[in-house]
Amino acid sequence: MTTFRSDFLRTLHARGYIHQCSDLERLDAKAAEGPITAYIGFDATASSLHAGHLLSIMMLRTLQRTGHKPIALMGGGTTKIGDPSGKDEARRMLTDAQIDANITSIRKVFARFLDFEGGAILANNAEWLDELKYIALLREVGPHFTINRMLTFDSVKLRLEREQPLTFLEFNYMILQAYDFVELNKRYGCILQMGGSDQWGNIVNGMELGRRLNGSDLFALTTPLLTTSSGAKMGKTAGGAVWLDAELLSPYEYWQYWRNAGDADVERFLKLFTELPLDEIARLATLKDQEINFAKEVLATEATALLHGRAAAEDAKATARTTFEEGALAVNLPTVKVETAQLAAGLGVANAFVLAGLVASTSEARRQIKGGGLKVNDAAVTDEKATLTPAALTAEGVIKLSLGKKKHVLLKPA
RNA sequence: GGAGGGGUGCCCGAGUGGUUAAAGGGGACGGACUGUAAAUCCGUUGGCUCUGCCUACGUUGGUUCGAAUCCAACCCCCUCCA
Repeated sequence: MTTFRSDFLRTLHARGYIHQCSDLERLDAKAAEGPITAYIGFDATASSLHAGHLLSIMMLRTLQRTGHKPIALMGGGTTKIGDPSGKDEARRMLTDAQIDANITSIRKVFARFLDFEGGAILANNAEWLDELKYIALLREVGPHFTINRMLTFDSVKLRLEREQPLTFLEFNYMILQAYDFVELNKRYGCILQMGGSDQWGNIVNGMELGRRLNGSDLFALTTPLLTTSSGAKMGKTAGGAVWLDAELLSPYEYWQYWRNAGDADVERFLKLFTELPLDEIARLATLKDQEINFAKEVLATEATALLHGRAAAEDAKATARTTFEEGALAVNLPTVKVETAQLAAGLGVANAFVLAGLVASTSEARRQIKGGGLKVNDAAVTDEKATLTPAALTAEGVIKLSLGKKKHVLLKPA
């Protein structure tokens, strides 16, 4: 089936978001008839979402833009359990306070992508999960799950096959996630749960629980598990995760992440992570060799604009241009402050790079110096004992530290 | 509760008394080549006040000139039996 009546599914399909759906045809019919409500659940295990979540977020955004109602469900309750999917070990337990803090922080990201004034909903499953009575839950939900079946789900099966322990705590995760779907259906008339393909089993459980409990007609829709063409999971990079929070990853660094996409990923990423019209993407996709760099720039700028705003995206682009194309010093590069006194006294190069956050330790700095990986004001550091003094300040009043060709930080006396 | 197997660096995994900060692989980072790509090749991959010192092979103690390697107790995991 390739022709859709609803804008929603037509868009998702055309841009490559759809992996599996429980019933595309009927879902399409529903979405064509009128607004539907759909949700995606997000863990609250870290203080920010990262690029790996972006696909889901974009899907909710598309949902709203095509006239429907998105619910971003924060897993305030389920995070206390820990999803065993795809992991060999149980997550460490987070305290309630940590989870709450994470949720508060994550909420800000959603505000960038969804219009809460315009009907989008931010829910937290702690609202209902925290209140559950054990016996009551067992009696209501328990009869609808057979252990036989639960053991066949990948999240469980893989653990057992690999002879890794699966605790009873984690074993309950799928039940609670299923319960969420039913609860959201009851509260908001939500009929569709979306998520990554690894969530398929969990989502289907929710559908079935809804049908058995209330005869609800629910749907499941998953996105492909996104990896880069080189096989790495999305959202990981040198320094760690590609955070969607400017405090953790500056707009410039975020821009760089997209700018460094592999050739083979550009078209796919443009479709998934920007809102450029498909014909324009098709045009960009014909660019080859050096010219494809232009497409990467567009990708980076558009993706950054969605998250951090157009102005920040343009700034990032300008900074990248002066840095990489002109080889000049761009004042907007990430900046770290040094105490004037410290600089006046002479700051060891190794320590300076640690301070700038470019290397993790002075030992690593020393190693990088041996390998020719560190530069001060674009000149390779050759003496690991060298010190930086105010004499190293450029006309702009900063010292430019570089690790490799791509990572630059300005040291600024303050 | 009984019998056996196992816990090693970011991950996997070798090592069963000394030259072991610990083979090999993966990943990651850096260099060369390029297009801020991919592939390939090379190097690096515990920390520090770095020709030396400190910390490290589940935990704690012991044997020894010397232990990841031997002994004891404890903790955790797996398999079989009860």
